[in-house]
Amino acid sequence: MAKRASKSPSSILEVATLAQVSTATVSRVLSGRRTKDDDIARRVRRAAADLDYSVNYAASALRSDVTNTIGLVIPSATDSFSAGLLDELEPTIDGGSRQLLLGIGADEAMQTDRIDALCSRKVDGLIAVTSAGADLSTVFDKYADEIPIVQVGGRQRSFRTNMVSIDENTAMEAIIRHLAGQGVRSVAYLAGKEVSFESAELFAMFHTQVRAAGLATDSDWNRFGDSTVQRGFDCTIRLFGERGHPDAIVCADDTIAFGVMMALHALGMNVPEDIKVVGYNDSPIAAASLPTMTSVRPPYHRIVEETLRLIEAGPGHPSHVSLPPELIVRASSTKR
Amino acid sequence: MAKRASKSPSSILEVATLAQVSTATVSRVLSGRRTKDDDIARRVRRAAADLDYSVNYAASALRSDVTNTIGLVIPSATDSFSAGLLDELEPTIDGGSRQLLLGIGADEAMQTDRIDALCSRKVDGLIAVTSAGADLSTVFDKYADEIPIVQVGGRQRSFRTNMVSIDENTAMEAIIRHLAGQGVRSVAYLAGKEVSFESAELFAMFHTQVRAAGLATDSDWNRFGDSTVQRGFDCTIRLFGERGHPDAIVCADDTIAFGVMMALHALGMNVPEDIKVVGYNDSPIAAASLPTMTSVRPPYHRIVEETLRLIEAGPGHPSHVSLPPELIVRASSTKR
DNA sequence: GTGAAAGCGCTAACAT
DNA sequence: ATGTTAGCGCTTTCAC
Repeated sequence: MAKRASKSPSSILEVATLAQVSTATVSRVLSGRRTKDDDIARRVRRAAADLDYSVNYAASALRSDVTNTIGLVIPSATDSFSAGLLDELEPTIDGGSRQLLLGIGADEAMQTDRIDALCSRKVDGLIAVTSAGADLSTVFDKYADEIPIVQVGGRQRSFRTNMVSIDENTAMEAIIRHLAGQGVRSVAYLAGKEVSFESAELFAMFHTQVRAAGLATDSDWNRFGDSTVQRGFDCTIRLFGERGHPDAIVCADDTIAFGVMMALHALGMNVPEDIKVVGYNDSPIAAASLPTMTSVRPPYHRIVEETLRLIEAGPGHPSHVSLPPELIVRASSTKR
Repeated sequence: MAKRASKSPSSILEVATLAQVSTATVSRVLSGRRTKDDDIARRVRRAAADLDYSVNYAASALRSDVTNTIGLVIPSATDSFSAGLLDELEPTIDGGSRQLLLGIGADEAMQTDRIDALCSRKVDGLIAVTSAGADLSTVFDKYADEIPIVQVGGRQRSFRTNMVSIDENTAMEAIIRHLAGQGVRSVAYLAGKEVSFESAELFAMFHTQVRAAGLATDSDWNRFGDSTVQRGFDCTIRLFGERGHPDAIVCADDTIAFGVMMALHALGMNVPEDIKVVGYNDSPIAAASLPTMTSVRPPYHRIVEETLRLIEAGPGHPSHVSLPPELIVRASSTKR
């Protein structure tokens, strides 16, 4: 590349000259490492503003080993959780002078690759949303005592990194309690993928909460499967071919719930009058469905808050934070 | 922050020592600025691999003014176009040694702020998806001759920057031609927001294409409005209270088309047998609806290709590329 | 084609 | 508290 075409940006030396102080003082004032707000400080700030000065991050990073960047790795931008997190995270990070470096990796190999790339850039902190089934403990451990790492959601694999996750148990409790409050007596659960540990765990929580609330369920109603519209549709059609049916269907994902609602419509059942439906993840289709769908929303704001707190804390003090999600009550589960 | 806890990463000097050459040669070999692949080159690469060496980007950037980063500004990660672009862009950029710096700004002020931040980081190129109604020409012009800037989609405001956009006319032509091929004789159009220039333009294209294909339409059928499910639903209900109805409904957005399909279902009409429906944007709901929805998909791959090509070209040669989108034909518009 | 050496802009260490 | 100075790791002249 040719040298910057127009005027090169002003350097700290020019600011120092204009403010009649040393470059060290300018650095100290502008980075807030100097306490007082006296005449000198004002002169420096004034000069910096006049010259439209902004630090050269490359030089700053080279000297101080602080890059003012945070790395984020996600499985895909179209993943609704990652997108929600991103929208909440970016403004919070960028409020200061930090910037977000993004890496996208659909599987374990790609995610590992991206984490290597981000760490070789010496990001000040790394946030990772692991893709389904990926085990990043090896690469996490590799950098764990150099930079703070926070895994958001998923299953914890490395015990040398921080973890911010969603308290699914509280979510399930909120769902069941809400349904009981709406007069529901019996409830079915359409779980996620059979092989997944998380699905099994959620399924167990469902049973616990149903029992605790004094509701009924039936093992024939509850099935594992893919998180697709088709699967929700098929399961529902099958459900209504059997002897009895529940007052409510709880689904492990909004897409399943969506298929459920389409099937109920086809069967001539009204939601929520005849049967109530609850989804999970609060994806865009939850608000776009007809009727609008009750769903569980990850507490993005608190997730970001905790994640950044753990990054400030620096490497070496791994801790685990579990946050209760928010139940977004909409038309599909409300008695009228 | 304390000095790196563990072993500090190896420097170019160590590589040079091990390979028994000067640091200059190492730099040249590793950056590909040296032609031959002789013994020296091999020795250097070998030494670099052995020491697990990777360049210090801060030092490299400080010296050469090349940061190996690309800045991207989008209105929101939950915007389906931005997410689709991101998923296609990241692997392409990251294939080399470049990294993606992301900025999110919902409105003109925020986007301007993010662009300033990215440019003060001296990104090697800037890609922007402007939020609806935002005019970024001022900030674009400010940096236009320092770094290459590419605006993706939206309305062109600055004539000093590159533009990669979607050829909506071709899209409309493809839709109408497809419908005509499915035996459709008359067609309605549910347009986007009334105030928008883009909506008006698309509406005009619709009329042109309908006429060219020898199809019929009716001014009472065609309405402007919000891109929401409710709006599609309401417009459809109203449509069928009138004297005649079309064989097909084309919508300016998938969410509108979705509402249309729900209304048709409620009216006892079958899609696609009785009436065909086409959406726009190929958002997740298009593939998730029942029947699956024919929609228009932005050509992400080509968009990224052209965008990066324009960035390689450097600043100062603004050009405009218009790319034909892809019509994704699904069940909602296919005769059976 | 290769090596020696300068220096990018900044901050940390040290001296005052 | 402020100034002086060295040097972070790299790329790029410049000389050979």
